[in-house]
Amino acid sequence: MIIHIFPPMEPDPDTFFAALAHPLRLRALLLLQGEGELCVCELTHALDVSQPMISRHLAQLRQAGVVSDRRRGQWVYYRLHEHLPDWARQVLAATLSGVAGQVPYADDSAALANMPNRPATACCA
Amino acid sequence: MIIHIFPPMEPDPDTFFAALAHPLRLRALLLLQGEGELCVCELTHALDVSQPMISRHLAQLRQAGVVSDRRRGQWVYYRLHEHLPDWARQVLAATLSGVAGQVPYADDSAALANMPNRPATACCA
DNA sequence: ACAATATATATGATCATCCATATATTTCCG
DNA sequence: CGGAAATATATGGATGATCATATATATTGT
Repeated sequence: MIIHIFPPMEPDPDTFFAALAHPLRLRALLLLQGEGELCVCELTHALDVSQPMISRHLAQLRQAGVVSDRRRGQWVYYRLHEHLPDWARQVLAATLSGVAGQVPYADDSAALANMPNRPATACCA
Repeated sequence: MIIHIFPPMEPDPDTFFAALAHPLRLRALLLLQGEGELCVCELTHALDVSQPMISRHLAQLRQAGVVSDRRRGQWVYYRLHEHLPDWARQVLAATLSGVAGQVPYADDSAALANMPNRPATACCA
């Protein structure tokens, strides 16, 4: 009898690239790659989409094993998954360094930086 | 008046990752990354799919600007597009080095190596 | 004519989005 | 303290769009 507590499954290449293949998900992942950790409301603001919409795509990324989440009071923070294989991290790093200055990625970072009432992460995590 | 002869358009990140997001296209691209140049019949054999199917996916990759083709007599050879940006090449290189030993990618390379009557590319290109 | 490759069409499957709603957590106030 | 309101996040269902495959047909080169 095999008990699956929780396989820390890392995504296979198909799953990983399917996760990157949506414009909104790619924008979110490149933000996470640059910022480390962001909550849903920050992503909603930076990407300028409805909260249910980003929540759905984050759920897809979570199910794909690309991101992990942690609850901190009323906020849920997302980050790149700890078990993401090295080649996948290299893919994201190469992409970010290649396109960081272009639209819409640069604007996303700017919108995040300009967000008012941003929940503090650095001070009390 | 703007004349578009043929913009050597390089794929934007969305287009590029959408191209990688299909299992068959990813397998084909990783083969091309490793082999340099392959004709349709070689890809058909290595990936074990019907010719119309691989042809259709190659057409998508061509339209996306990820591969280019050249006709050589009765064969059409595909390769990674010359104008593919550097970050995109890094993405493919990182992926290949990360997954080359796994299924189905290792089997694809083996099937290609075992292909009989393979049209010569090195000698007469 | 034959072999290699490409495209057109049809069909079943999957996906993205929207709206409404559900759950969880904190704050405010009596 | 206790309960309602507010904020943050997640999900279910419906719908329209897109995609993958198969079959058939066309085109190109020897």
